[in-house]
Amino acid sequence: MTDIPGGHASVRKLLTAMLNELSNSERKVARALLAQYPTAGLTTVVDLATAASVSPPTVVRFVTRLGFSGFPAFQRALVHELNGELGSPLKQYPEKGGPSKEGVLTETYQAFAAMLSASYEELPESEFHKMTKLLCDPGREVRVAGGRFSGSVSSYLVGHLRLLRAGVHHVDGDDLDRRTAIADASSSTVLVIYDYRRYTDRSVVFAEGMAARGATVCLMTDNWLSPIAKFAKVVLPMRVDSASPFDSLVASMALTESLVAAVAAELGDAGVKRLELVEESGG
Amino acid sequence: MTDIPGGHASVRKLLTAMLNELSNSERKVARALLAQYPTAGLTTVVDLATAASVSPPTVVRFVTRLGFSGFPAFQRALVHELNGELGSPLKQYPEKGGPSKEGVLTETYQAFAAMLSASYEELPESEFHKMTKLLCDPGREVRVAGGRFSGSVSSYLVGHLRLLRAGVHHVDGDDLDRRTAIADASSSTVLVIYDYRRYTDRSVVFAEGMAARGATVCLMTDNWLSPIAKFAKVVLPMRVDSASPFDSLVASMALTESLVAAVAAELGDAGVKRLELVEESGG
DNA sequence: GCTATTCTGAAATCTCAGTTACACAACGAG
DNA sequence: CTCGTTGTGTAACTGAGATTTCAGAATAGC
Repeated sequence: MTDIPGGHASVRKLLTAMLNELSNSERKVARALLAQYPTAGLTTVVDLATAASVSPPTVVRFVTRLGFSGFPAFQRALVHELNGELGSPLKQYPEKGGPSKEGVLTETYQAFAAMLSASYEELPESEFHKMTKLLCDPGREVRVAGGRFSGSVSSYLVGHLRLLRAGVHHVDGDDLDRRTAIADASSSTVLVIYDYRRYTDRSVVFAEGMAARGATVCLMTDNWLSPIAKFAKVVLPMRVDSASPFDSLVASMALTESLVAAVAAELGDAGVKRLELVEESGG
Repeated sequence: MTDIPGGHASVRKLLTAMLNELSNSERKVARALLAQYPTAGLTTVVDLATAASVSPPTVVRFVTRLGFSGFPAFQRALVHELNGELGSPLKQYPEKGGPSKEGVLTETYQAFAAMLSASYEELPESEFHKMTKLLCDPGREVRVAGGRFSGSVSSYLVGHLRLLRAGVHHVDGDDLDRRTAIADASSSTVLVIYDYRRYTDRSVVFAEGMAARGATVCLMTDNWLSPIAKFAKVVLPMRVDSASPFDSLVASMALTESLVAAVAAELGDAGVKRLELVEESGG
């Protein structure tokens, strides 16, 4: 089989590699192909052209530019590749352990992978479960707060939790907001607070205030532990080391999603029911 | 598509079910097909006939006996089926022998690791660089927008970018906000829009409006590509498959941080200087 | 702002894959 | 042994789909 030009093992790789050497319309074809890979390329030229919103000749030019003698040859390459991949279904991921080229992308990816691995490794599972239980308790009010950057993650948590249960609110950075939150808190309140270095006094003061009112404080923080850990009931540390000048909240984001998944699983039907209710009333 | 007869979801099942109702030569075809499923059926009638050591008409008679209107219809069914199986790559993992009562934590962690690896593997590096260049251009105004959930990530991007360069603003979901953003847009505007399934019309309309004003549209989306891809200059797809009922934005978050890292590296001293300036004036 | 180059799609063309028709071969029944 | 039925391949046909051509559109360069 000399169908595959340049000895490339993967058409997908070939696609991404040549993406910037293609014309605009040809790039559209590449994207359409990558969006539904590889099935989009297994039908006809017309179908692929339609999916990419271009004309059939563009598709033909596209495959020839990739180095194939024509569309049929291109299809044979796809099928050939499919043969290899389907043979070992799990091969797709562990392959070479990720991207291969140098650059920011690779660097950051590797940092993320290592960070995630280490974070989950070190995470005390018992704490995670405690937190899940707290978030699932319908008798408790949940308040969530974050800092300048971690606020994005905390609001993300709220966005999901609200769909699964009642009584979830975000406490913004606003001073008045925070003071009213403290005033409204009681022993049935759960505070989830995201605090990563550099730790801000404001967050500490706020958490302290909530704890003083009897609230159960759950802390999402980094390895070095925010001072809030002193009076937190649950502490979930994640790594934030990064290749860039900024700390990374990818692990925090991941843990947040893990929490949501755990809550969803724990609530089961009840959660699903509420979710459907919210969705359909929204239109 | 009414290509699949009898409501069978799987052609493979159909094959094994009808094996003994076929003639000798037809059974050969079925065997050849099962031996290399489904790729043997994705080429041509002649190829399949050759592989099965029968004549082309026998292959045609074979597929019609299965209930298909012809060979093309049969192929469409195969492709359709392939779409479903390959569509959710993470579905393959839960079958990892034994009950997956392993725990939510490890389950989600594995999903994240796989998702990240695949996402970065598939990411076109050239697109990433194009986007970096755009974000580093001091002559351009940057606008960032997101959806209900992705809004958290988009605001996260803004939080970082603002520290590195001027002219970066978030466009909220508010209608008036978006309309003014469109009015203010020009050919020197860069729009970074986060749009993950399920894609909202509002985001498409907004992006379209910005594009019409000459803005350069950069799209952060999932594998299935938001319709915005049609008129986007740069498209960065990331996987969103998750173990929970919700899609995951961990990969999106990671890519966002990669972008920030790339921009920081590209800007170099200029970025650092601005960063220090912002920090110290803040107190 | 103009020219040169590249890009792109509509229409015409041509090739070949899928299909059909028919004749021969195999097998079983009487 | 002969007839009828079923299965199978050869060869001719048909139409769908891949390809080529060419003119208009977009883009880059000066």
